[in-house]
This record gives sequence, C-alpha cells and structure tokens, in this order.
Amino acid sequence: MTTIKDVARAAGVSVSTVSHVLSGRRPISEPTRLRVLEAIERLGYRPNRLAQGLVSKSSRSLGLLVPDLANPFFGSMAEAMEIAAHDRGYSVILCNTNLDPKREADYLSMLLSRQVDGLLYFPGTRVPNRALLEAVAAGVPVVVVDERIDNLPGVFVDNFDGGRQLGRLLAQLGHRSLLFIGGPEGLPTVTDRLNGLRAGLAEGGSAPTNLLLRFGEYRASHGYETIHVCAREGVFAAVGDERPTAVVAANDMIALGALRALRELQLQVPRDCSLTGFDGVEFTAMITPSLTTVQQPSTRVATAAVELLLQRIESGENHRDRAAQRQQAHDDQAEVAPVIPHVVLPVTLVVRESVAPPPPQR
Amino acid sequence: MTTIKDVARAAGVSVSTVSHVLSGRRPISEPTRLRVLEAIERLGYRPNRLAQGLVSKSSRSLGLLVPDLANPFFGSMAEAMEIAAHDRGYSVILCNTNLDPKREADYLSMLLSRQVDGLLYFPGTRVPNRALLEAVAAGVPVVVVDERIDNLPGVFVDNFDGGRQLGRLLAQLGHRSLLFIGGPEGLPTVTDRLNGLRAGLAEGGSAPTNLLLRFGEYRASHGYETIHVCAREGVFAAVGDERPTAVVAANDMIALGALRALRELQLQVPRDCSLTGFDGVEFTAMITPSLTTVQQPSTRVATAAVELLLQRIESGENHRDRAAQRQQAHDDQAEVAPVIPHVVLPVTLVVRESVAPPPPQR
DNA sequence: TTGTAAGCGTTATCAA
DNA sequence: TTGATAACGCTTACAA
Repeated sequence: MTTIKDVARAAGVSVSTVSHVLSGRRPISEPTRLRVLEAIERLGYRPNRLAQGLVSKSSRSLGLLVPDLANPFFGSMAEAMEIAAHDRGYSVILCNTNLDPKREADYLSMLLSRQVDGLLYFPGTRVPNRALLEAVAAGVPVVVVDERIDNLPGVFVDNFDGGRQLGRLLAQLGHRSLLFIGGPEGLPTVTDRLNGLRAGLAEGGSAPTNLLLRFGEYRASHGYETIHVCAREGVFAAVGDERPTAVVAANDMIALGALRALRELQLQVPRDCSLTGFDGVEFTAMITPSLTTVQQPSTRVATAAVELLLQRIESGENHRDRAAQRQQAHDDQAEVAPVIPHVVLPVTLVVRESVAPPPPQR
Repeated sequence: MTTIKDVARAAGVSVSTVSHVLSGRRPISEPTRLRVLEAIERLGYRPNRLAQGLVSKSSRSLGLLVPDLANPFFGSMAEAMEIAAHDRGYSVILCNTNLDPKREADYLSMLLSRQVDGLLYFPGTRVPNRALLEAVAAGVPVVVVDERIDNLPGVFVDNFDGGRQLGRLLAQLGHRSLLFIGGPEGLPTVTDRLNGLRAGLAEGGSAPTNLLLRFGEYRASHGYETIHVCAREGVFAAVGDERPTAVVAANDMIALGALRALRELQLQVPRDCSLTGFDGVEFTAMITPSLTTVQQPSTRVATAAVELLLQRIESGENHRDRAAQRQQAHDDQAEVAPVIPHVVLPVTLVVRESVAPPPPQR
C-alpha cells in the first residue's frame, strides 16, 4: 500500500505538504502542488480513511438499521438513503435487524465501535430499543425513519391522513363492514393508520357497523394467513353487516398476501370485496387488480432523513459534550426545551382497480 | 469517548494488559483480568475499530455493490449477504451502483480508501468495470455474484439450465412462437437464459418457428413498454405462427410489467398468451395469475458468495504480495494455472398459473 | 511557502 | 505475569 510518506518522498516534499495539497487547507506553490499531484497519480495513492478517521474523530459513515430488505419498500428507502448519503460524502453501513432487538443491540454496539457519525433507524418493534437509547445517550445523532418515536428526531409520513383518505373513500363507496389487517399491534404506523381510517369512515358518512381488527407482521404471509383464518372463522360467510366488504391492509405486502388468499376463497376483488394497501410500492400498479393504496414519497422521506441527520451531525448537535453544553445553556438561563424535530411528509391516495362499492346484500 | 488508556488507568494496569485481556493473546492473572473487565464495564469502554484497523491493516468490512435495491431480488440477496457477513464478524458497506459505471468507479475508490477486506460485486453492465479490474489488480479479493465473469471468482446459478427447463415446458405445451424479453443485451445471465431456452425448446420437440428477441433493462417498465411497443408493431395482431403465444421474460420484474401490459391489451394470461419469469421472488407466488418462473436459491447464493469471499480473504489469497508469491511459486516450478472458482448453484422450475397450451390458431 | 513533530487509539515487540 | 514503547497513516499546531 502506498502511503502519504511514499508520496512525500517521491515528490521531494514533507508529508504535511502532501496532506495540504489534498485538503487545500493551506496555500501551496503551484510547482510543488503539481509535483505532488503527479506523484500521487503516479503511485496511485489513496488516503487511508481509517487513519483520517482516527485523527479527525469522524468516520464519515452512517449506520443504517433496517428490518427487512426483501420488502421493496425498505429496499427503495435504503437505496435512496444510501445515494443521498453518498452525495454528501458519507458511506452507509448496512444492518439487517430482522425485527430482532438482540440483533439491533449487537449492530448498535458494532456501529459505535466503528465510530459512525450517525444512525438511520427503522424501528421494527414497538418499544424503542434500549440499546438505541443508550446510543443516543452516548451522543450519537439518530434519525428515526418511517415510525414516530416521540423523544427522537424522525422523518415519516402522515399516516393518520393516509388512513383517513382511505376511510373517506371506502365510506363514500358505501362500505360499513371492514377488516383491518394491521402490522405489529401498537406500532405508531399501524395505530395512526387505523385511527385515521376510523376518522375517515366517520367523515365519509358511515360510522362502521363492523370493524374487525387483526395484527401481525408487515409481511405478505400475514395478509395471506389472516384472510384464511378469518375465512375459517366464518367471517366471510356471515351475512348482512357482519360480512366485511372491504379489507384494509396496513401495508402493500399484507395487501398482496390478502389478495392472493381472497382469490383462493373465490372472492373476487373488488366485486366481492374491496382491498387497499399502504406505501405505494411499484408492484401495486402492476398487479391485477391494481391496488388502491396510499403513496408515500419514499425518496423524499429518505433524503429528508439523511438531510436531517447530517444537519444534526454537522451542527455538532451530537457532540459528546452535548450534556456539558446543555448544562452551560442552563447556566446562561438560555435553556429552551430541546426541540425534537419531526418531519412529517404528505401522502397521496392512489385509487386503482381494487376498490368498488360493496356488493348488494344477500 | 473512553479509550483503552482510561481503562488502563482505572484498573491500575498498562494499556497492553488491557489489550491482552480483550484479545486473550497472552495469559493474564485472574485478579488483574477481573479488575480490567470491571473497569471496562464501568466505563462503558468500546474499542475503536478505526484504530484497530489501522494497526491490523484490516477493517473487517466488505463492500457490497448492488445495482438496484428496489428490486426485491437484490434486496433479498443483500439482506442474506449482510447477515452472513455479520455472522462472521464483518460489516457491510452498501453501495448502490444504479447500473452506472461512473458511480461504480467512485464507490470502488471509496471502498479501497476505507480498506475494505473484500468486495461483493453484482455487475449491472456488460463489461467488467475498469475500476473493478484495477481493484482486483490492487489485490482486493472480489467475488462476483449473479453474473458470470470469466476471469473473476463468482457465485451464480445455472441460468442455462433454467432457460432450458422453461424451453422444454413451453415446447411440450406446444408453443412455437415466442417473445423473449431480455435484460441488457450481452449480459451473461441474459445470454445464458436465452441459449438455454433455445436448447430446451429444441429438446421439447419444437424448433421454434419464431423467436422474437428484445433487450433492455431488468425492470418492470421494460417489460411493460416492450409489450406495448410490440403491440404497436402489430406483433400480437399477426396470425398463425407469427403471433407469439408465450412471452419469456428474463426476470420476474420484466414479467410483472409484461403481465400488466398484456392485460391492458386484453390479452389474457395464460389463455391468450403464456408468460414466464426468472428469479422466483416472493411476489411471483402472490400475483394473479401466479407466475411460472425459475427459482433461484437466493439465500444459498448469497451465503456461498460470502463464504467464498471470506475464504479468499482469510487464506491471504488476496495479499498485496500476491504477485510476489506467484513469482515465488514460479521459481519453485510449482506454478499452476490460478484456479478461478465459479460456484454454480442449481435452479428449480416452478410451474404456476401463467402458462398453458397456446390458444387454437385463428 | 514549507517542514517538524505530536498525537489520534490500537496492537505488537521487547524487556523486565 | 506485566509494562514501555514503537509503529499504523494521517492531520495539525507550531516553527522556520
């Protein structure tokens, strides 16, 4: 490996000169500059970022904790975040938490060891992970993405509004009996979407006579199995207001699984039963019937998250003497309640083939 | 940040003792060990991996270059690789190449700067990237995944066989006129699948009278647009052997887009036209009609790739004095042609609803 | 405009 | 069984 020393020797200058040519932090005479540049080029020199990080106390890297990359929603998000980070000169260390708090803790510790400058965190589980809170306490800037965690900065969409728009649409179509297939019970996204749904149904003029709730994982298999379980329980055999005429899935993957199961039950969507998703991933436009869903501006969410994180990193908001700073602010009587920024982005209802008025009652 | 020095001071020992307690590289008396451990615990000490990397000359990290994380095929692969790497103590730096050789070069240079121990590389473009070859020449171990590149170690599936199985199936069903919607022209996966298809068709008893070829990106939009373009060109209006009765898409995403377009053209799959994909991602089982496809053992591919890479890394196969070693081997008369390992994994044909015999000729 | 040298947090070599 | 101390490759005072 060729080091800065080799370059210095080859160019007949000192290492600090080489360093300064590279960083531009002090003026260098043109001839020297050229000689150094030539040597760098000739030797194929590349600064060692471990060494740079050691002295600068910044690795210029971010930890990305994501629950499930096989879900294209997370895939697109991860992609957009990595690109945004790269544009700003940061690298991304990928961590697949798989909804497992132990794995999360493990990753967090590794990321701190690696001196990441910040954390992009997709919570998969309900409670903010203990290890995450420790990391925050240790002064590592964190931005929570997708879910809302009250005491941490975050970027997410207006899930309530998305639910509400779905609710209004379904109510206006005349649906009074619904099955809501949620993600993990208690997750803010799930709760907000559900509460929005309720509000929207009311606004749309129909207090639902029947709103069945199921919770589980944010996965196709959960949608699929829930429908079959419900069918076994006779939910779809009921008559009148008991029988759900619309299935509201808490995300697109669940909807995809539900769609399959409904079809296996010979229930045609939307003729016999309407179906909606949430997220607006690409395949929703492609499948048959195309899926009515709530579109998230994923790229904007992703870039906003990276922006927010870098802003916090570069403002030194993070610094280990943060506690000290806060103390000082206190002494100055200048203490303000620390503002926890929550960036909430708007969603768009996308009405497609999968919804229709309920079938005439039997 | 608490450093090894702080721990040493707190425990009343030298830094080298602390280091050795942690590494276990030399015997430590039980009392000292406990005192050190206690200090570590109490101070919340975490070794700085940048510093460790600087001296050990290994960052224990891998670069992962992937073209398109929004494609769940790559998402699952990335996930499985990251998990395998993590299990072995390596971190993964995520790089989204987006099929752009410039981006690739950029990432490669960054990864070398970061002293990654190896590279997991999904080629998106035809020619092995110049920058990649330079990295290889610089002595960084690389494993190419998914595509086959002759002079580089790789892990991929038997694409020819997958194509062949599809060909046999379609031939046996009686299809003689096909439309093949490929990925990028010239990519090994595309070529191999196509050649396999041809072989399979022949074996299945029908030399195709008509095999239309289209190439483009490995994306849903490409499948979608190709079908519409073909329709505008009258391809589906032709009669007799001219009209394709089956569409073979080079991957599942293309098939998904094609399915949508066929439906918009009022061509029902499989009644009017059969359709097949490749990869076997999750959604292929869920959509309507469910997609006949070739299933890749993605997790196995991913873990095999990581295994192979780590094996090469840890065998020192990579070492910068590789050239020197090779020279030495030469002197010893022991030179063997360097074996470039290619791990080829089997695929499975999954026959689902999207294929049927061709419609009776009009 | 340039060079010298201290120091970043580790590991590893040598002594004791 | 332990401790000094010299690297590792870089940045950055401080000097010249």
